[in-house]
Amino acid sequence: MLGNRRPTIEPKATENIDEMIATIGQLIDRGVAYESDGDVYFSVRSFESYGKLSRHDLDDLRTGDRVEPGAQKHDTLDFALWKAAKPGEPAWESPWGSGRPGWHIECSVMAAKYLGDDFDIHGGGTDLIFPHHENEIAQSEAATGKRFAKYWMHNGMLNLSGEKMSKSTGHFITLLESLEKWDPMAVRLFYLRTHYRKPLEFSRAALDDAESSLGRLRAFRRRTSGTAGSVADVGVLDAFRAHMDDDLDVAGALSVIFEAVRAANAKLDAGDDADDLVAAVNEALAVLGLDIDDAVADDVDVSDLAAELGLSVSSVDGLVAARDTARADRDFALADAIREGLSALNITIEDTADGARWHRD
RNA sequence: GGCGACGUGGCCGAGUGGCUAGGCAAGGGUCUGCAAAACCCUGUACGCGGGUUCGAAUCCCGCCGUCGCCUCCA
Repeated sequence: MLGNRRPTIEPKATENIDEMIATIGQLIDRGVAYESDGDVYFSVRSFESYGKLSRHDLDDLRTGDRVEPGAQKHDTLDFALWKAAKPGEPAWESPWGSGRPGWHIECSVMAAKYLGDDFDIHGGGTDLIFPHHENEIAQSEAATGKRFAKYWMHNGMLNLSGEKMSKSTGHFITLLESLEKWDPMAVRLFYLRTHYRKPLEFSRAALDDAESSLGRLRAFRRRTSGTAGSVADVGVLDAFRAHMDDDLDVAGALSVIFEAVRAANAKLDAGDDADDLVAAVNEALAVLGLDIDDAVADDVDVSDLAAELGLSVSSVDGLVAARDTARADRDFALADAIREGLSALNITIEDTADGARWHRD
């Protein structure tokens, strides 16, 4: 419904245990990891640039503040690559005995397997910068000797009425629920219009706002749907692309779209041709995955309304046509009755120079 | 306590040394039989206090607030 594409690959940790064991073995061979009583730990201080991503200084970290450090560690900063099995837990056989992989190793191993030792972009929430991403870098780069990810893109947290959405406190709304309440494309626009790195406040008012804003785009699409394909305005597209290339400034890119919409509307109002602007807007919206075409289904039952008005038509189009006739006859009482009746069925009529147009709200 | 991110007009949100995005809402106007849609106009904002500068929302210092992280959770 949101128009998101599926990932090409959705690897599972449990299907990559062998690769993880191999990588852990490699780290031990290189002397940056050690086995201790069935566990295997990564020696953080052996990795020179540790803390670079999260800008942490090792000596500032107050480890063990909240949890007693495990006795098997040589250094409290060290993190687990492999944990000895505990009774009742799923476990796999390894050179260090039965156990399970540590949290971070799965990401390093699967990323390397499917993307290569050195890839372009690694994403994730800001809450994962430390320690997870920091540890991924350490173990990956120590194992391969190559730079892990070229760019890190961390998205901000999603808040609900001032508090972080949290499953454990029941303080959250599911995506599915939001899609029931609002136009899916309005939900998409809501997420799109805030820069990915910033925290985002989920609120009824903000979603309503996005929905109104989307209405402007939908109305524009309705108005220009008959426009034949033509060459897109280069200035608009260049400006749009410049924002997208600037650390994915989607909000800025959206402003380019809205400016083009206003310019195109003004031209159309003046009776001028705006095909190039329309084409540019359409192309930009497609890039953002904003599908603003109205549902075409004309499945609204208008028989009761038609009977009430004494009209022998059976479709919305028929009623709209009857209204046009009434208006031509200056029978505004009937015309308005038709419009109000349709409005009660969530259908809005827009009169244009080329005749009336209607859409479902 | 430490580290980091964020704090922009009524609201939401880009930007980031001079040229005042965009959206929503509001008020006024044009158009319309009335509406809807559209267009035009109006509102001069950057948490607080210092400092640098001809000039700061934008740089520096110090605060305050919100959120995140500081676990062998994923």
